[in-house]
Amino acid sequence: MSKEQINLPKTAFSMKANLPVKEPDLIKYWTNINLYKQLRDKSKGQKKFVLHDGPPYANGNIHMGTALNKILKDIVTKFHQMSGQDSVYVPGWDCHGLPIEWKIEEQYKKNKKNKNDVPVVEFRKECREFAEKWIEIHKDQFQRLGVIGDWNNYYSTMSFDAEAQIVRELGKFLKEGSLYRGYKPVLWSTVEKTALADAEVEYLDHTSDTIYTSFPVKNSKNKNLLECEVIIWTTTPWTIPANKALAYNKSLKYLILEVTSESDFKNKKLIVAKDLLNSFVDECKIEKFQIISEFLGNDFEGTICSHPFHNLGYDYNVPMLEARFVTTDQGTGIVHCAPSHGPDDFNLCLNNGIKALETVDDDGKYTNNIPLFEGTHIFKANAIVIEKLKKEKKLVFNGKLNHSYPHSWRSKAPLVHRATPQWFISMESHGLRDKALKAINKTVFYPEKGKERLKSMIETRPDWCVSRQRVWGVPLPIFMNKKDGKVLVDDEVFENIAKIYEKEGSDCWFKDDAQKFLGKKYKAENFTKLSDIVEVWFDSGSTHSFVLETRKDLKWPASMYLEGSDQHRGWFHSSLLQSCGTRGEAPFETILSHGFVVDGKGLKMSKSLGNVISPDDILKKYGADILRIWVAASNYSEDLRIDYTILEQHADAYRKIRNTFRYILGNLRDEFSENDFNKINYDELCELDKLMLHKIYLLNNNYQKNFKSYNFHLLYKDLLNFCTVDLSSFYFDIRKDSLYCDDLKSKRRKDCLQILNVLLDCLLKWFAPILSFTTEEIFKLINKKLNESIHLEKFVTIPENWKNENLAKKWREILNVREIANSSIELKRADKLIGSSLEAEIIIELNKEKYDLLKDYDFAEICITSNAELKLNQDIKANTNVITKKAIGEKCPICWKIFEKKCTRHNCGFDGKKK
RNA sequence: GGGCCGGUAGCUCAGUUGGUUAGAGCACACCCUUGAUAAGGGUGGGGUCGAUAGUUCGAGUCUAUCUCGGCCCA
Repeated sequence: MSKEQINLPKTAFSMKANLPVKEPDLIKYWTNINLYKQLRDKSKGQKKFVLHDGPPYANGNIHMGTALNKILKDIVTKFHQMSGQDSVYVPGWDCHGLPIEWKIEEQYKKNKKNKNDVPVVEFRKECREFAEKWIEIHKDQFQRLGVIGDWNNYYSTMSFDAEAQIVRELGKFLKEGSLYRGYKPVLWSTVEKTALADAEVEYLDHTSDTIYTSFPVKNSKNKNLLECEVIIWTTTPWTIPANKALAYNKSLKYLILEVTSESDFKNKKLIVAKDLLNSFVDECKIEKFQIISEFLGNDFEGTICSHPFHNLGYDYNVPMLEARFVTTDQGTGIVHCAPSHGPDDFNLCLNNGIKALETVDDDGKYTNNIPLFEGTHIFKANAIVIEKLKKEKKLVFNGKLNHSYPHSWRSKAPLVHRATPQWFISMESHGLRDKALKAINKTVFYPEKGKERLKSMIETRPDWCVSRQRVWGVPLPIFMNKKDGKVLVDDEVFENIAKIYEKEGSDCWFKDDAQKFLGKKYKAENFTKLSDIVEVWFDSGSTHSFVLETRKDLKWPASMYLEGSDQHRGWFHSSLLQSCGTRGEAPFETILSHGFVVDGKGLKMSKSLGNVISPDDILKKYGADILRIWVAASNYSEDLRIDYTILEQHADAYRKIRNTFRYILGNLRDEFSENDFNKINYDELCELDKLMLHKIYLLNNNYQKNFKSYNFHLLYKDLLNFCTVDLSSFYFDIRKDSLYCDDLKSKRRKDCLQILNVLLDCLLKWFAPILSFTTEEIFKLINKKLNESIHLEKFVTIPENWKNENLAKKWREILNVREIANSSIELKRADKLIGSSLEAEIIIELNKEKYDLLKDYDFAEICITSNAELKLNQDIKANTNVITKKAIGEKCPICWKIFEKKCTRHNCGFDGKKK
């Protein structure tokens, strides 16, 4: 018999995907048909869904984390678009900041160029060009992932309008009064008279003066501590005049010891950590002493000391504060804190309401905030401090220490931490913390745990330092009155600056005369123009104002911010504060945060471990759709594992999905006819087809539910299981017989084709947000119209009447019989009695209840056997029993069933008895 | 070091308010098929739920400690 008598599937849809080759062509297609514009035109007037892009830094190739983020954004955007909204995605880039400055300086180093010889504007131009270059590269890399967005009209934090708006936003804080001038320690070179960034610091050996000095306890809840002196150790004696507090560790053990040998401290009681007692008495040469008592750091709570220079006018309180950074590595277990001269000191003091002061000027000389020492250079002060301590009988010991110490990479001069004037946004003065916390409560978080995370950070964070002493950024638009040091707050001036930036960018701040910005109202000679720039988190925290508010195609607040969980301290945080400070509300309605990409074992990717996989590796080997499956299938609320075995697994799943489509397309001969689901004559369908419609109904319900809660991994698993379990191994397997062997006019076959049409329609749309490329490939195959795209389609609506629980319940029984039959067939197969299930005939014994329920079903069709007989048998143990026999007769050359007499199908008129 | 989050078959994930022998798909093994064919079908093996201790009649689920990992901070 020839194969022409049967209807075998035929399709142009290849089994082999070849995604790395095909996908770039589809991207070109989307560009050519201007898909983004079509999407906007088509959904004009629909409710907007705005996923506001958190701008990646325009520097370096993308990694797995970026790819994950962009794909997730694209999936979310496409879901909302297909559910009937105008889902707008405008990508953006973060451009200012230190990393780019470094890159340019590195190039200078290579070319033996000195940054200081280059005009600021020239330097900034190079930074701008560097960022521009990376934006172009990123654009290609992101589009390669299948991300649809407004790539031609992206936003960047360095565009002129962005720079202008950032000035306006800062103006709001200045006007309100919550932006204030304070002090914060930075690494400072007194030789170059400049602040240095971490990357500009070299650690070299340096010999420092060391001192052990005492702070007498002035007051304490713990009576034992009265009359004692707390001992500290430091390698920077010159910071003692700037001391404001002492730090202890609440979980360390401390001792009170009484010195009995001859010295300034004879008969005095000293306090040091128990673990450091030996090193302390050895180094300080305390020969005789007695231990009075031992206590836990906790007992320091509320203790106040007096300054060793108390009698010289330093008569303020020195509180003891609890700090985790206090260890027993060195010193005495109590650390002297000068908030103006150390980051730990600064943070601890700030959290306890002690602000840093300007203690040292640009040249390294004490200011008038430091009594007795004003005008003295700090590097000459150690000897004076030591002498005065000795005189005050507060010096236990002084010595030298050779240790690694920060130096300037240029001048090699030792650096100091020095409090410099900085600009802060107050968390309290205008209720910013409160507003932010309230806004968090109104925000919906996916996953929910993000809410607590952000909240606890906002609750405890100190004031926001928004100034930086760098050049690649938006200049702080601040003028200070030379007479009284007051900040100029005038809307007209801010607006004037903004208008100028809109026209020519912010470079002019560094080269043009101050009068240009002040306008006619003020005289430049009366004001000092600041040269600080704005911290980059303020830039990106302001994107909502220069992107969401400004663009007509967007809306404020955004429907969603979607970033990695590190952004709770980053962009979610800064955007929230910026927006609450200026608008009193969050710039987002929902926040979706995702975990980090780790290797197959759950370890973070690093060059040294050699477990790094780049998106490019995956695109070359598998294609973007496999990467997109990985994103969809992973639970993003935790860390996402990836390695080649995991990808291989997803590639296998992809093949299964692809073959599901191929089966449908082949049987439809690539002829898709769009159905109006409501016009399908449901009542005329057989139960098997109705069951499939019921399953489609259920799946669609779950799909909608999981999409609305952003549980993509559950949604994807449902789809994959549907393809594998319900289609491939069940419906498709059973219906092969009808599709291949039934007359083309047969109702059963035509109904099946209708179901296949429905399935193709549903599956294409369900999968489109995830398998953006493959669904488009299929859509182009079956859709003859030009310039169309699956991504312009909407999700299917499933008629309510497809739901049929009674039918499903009955078919659960049928499937149960099918399973038992399969087990029975398998036994005979193992005995080599039969091969294919069509070589079997089965006898199904049922109890009364089951028999009555199932007696009218054709189990030969359902179990794909040549014959099936139902028998009532009340004596069987279980309610169902299946007996498998080898079917007797001849195999019909067309339908391959075995008949004793005659194949009953009219187009298969084979008399089994004839040869 | 601190805060937060997490650890269920080789892999990706389910597992309701604590309640039968802990589930699914993939992968694996064996078999069948050769009319979805670098495809398709069937059957089967596989988990002391990170560890320990506790609460309870009963713990993957609750509590404590530890351990491993991640993010943030220091």
